[in-house]
Amino acid sequence: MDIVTRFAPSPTGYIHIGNVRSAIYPYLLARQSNGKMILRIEDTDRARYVEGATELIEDTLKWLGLDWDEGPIVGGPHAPYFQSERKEIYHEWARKLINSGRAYADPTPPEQIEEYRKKCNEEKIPFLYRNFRPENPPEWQPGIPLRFKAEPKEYSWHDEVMGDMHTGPEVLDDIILIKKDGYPTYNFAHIVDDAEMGVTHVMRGVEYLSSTPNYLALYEALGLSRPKLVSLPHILAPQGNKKLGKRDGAKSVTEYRDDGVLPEAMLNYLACLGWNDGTEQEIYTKEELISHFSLNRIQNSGARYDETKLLWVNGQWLRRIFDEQGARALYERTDGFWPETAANYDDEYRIKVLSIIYDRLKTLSDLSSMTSYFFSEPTTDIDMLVNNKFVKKLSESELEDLLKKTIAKLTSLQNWDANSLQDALNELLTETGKKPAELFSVIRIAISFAPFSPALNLTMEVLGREKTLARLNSTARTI
RNA sequence: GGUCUCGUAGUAUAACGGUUAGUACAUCGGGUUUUCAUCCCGACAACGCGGGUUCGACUCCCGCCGAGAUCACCA
Repeated sequence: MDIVTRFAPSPTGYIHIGNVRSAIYPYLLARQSNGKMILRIEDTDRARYVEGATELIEDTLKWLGLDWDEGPIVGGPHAPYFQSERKEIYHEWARKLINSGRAYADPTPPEQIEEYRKKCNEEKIPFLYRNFRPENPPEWQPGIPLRFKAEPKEYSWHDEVMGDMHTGPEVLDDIILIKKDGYPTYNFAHIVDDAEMGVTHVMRGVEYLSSTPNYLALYEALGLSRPKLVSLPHILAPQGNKKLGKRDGAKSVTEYRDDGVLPEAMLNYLACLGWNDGTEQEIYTKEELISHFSLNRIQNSGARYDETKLLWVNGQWLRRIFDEQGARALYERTDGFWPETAANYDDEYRIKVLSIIYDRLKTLSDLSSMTSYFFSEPTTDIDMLVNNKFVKKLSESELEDLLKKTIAKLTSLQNWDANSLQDALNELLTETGKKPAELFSVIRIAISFAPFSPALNLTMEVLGREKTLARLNSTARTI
């Protein structure tokens, strides 16, 4: 049997890190078996519908590299993939249930239902709608909700993550199938769609675990075989024990993209939050995730979201891309992250800058603040120089002397390359008798006026003879 | 309240009857000719509690405690 999975979000806003995992796992499972991944938009709640949310969802999935075989944009044999366009299909299935006596139109006004509920609460008995079924339900017609007629019985099933499950009859109730506006509820629509689309593995958050018996009853009444059920534990907010949601400030996935997180890192981190392959590997490519993934190693308790670790994974990926695919490959990811003044320089120069700074980056957005002095003249800040903890030890005349000697040495330097520069620096060290910390700090700050920078010789090499000397001279004059 | 789920260091996890309870992030300390970072080395730090079963339990069973989910014409 070929595996068919789906990601079925509601277009109610952006996808945040608390809920992408229910797209990642189905994707991995489908890809590792040459199966299919379906994207289905569950937009039956017109009140919560948000304009543009579908595009946001598609955008997020594409960025993460999670492509789908059927769904919006790509189409497929089970189109349409928007539930709002599948009304007729749900109604057809609903009529089957009516005909078999397993669904009834319910004209009971909401206030009445509320009263039943209140009464049960007061009497401290569980509220089950099936105890309040209307006596002579009318024929089903637009404007009247359609309810399932539940049969109280026990259910047992296997959840691929949670294990063997069992519930008593008290959890089965007459759930709404079709709302009065004619649209189906999630409870009904997803069952019909999954069946029509041939979904073999239903993967979703654990919050659906409690309603599973009702779904099982529906499969039964519709004569459908059960798909494999996979409950995914929640991702927890950094504080507290609640699942991570927008209220906890859960950022959208694409916000991380804009903050300079690589999709590889995001996918890697999220996939490994609540899943591991049993080895001690931390960094996985998408291909590795696909081949190593397995349902039975999904954790069955919630996992806390830890942005620090995400950033660490991102750092690993930044270096990995540079080291394995080359400077150019990493450079191609840096669009939009450079300081504005970098626009005046060519790719070649920017690649050089990237090559000496990349291992200091946590995210690509660090690029902007960490490289500005390569693209524009830094503001001369003598205080920064003299207050430096190493430079502080030098007298004013020593400082002046060091700068002069450095300028003289570098001016006479024949080849302006990293090795020659390092040799020159070493010579200066022995000639002046200063400690590296003292001499190098002076030079480093004089040419960058930045809190930190790459190795001195590399910085000077990239900056070039002209600029390096100009900055040294300018600093020397200002003292 | 009913039903269901979960419980190893601060965090994510490994170990599935026998280990000094492993790894990673974080934290702290040290090393690599400046800084920041990388990289390397080291330290701190955990089986929720109580009963069983067993020669032996983080691992199996029971109870308790703690945490969460769900009880919508939302998904």
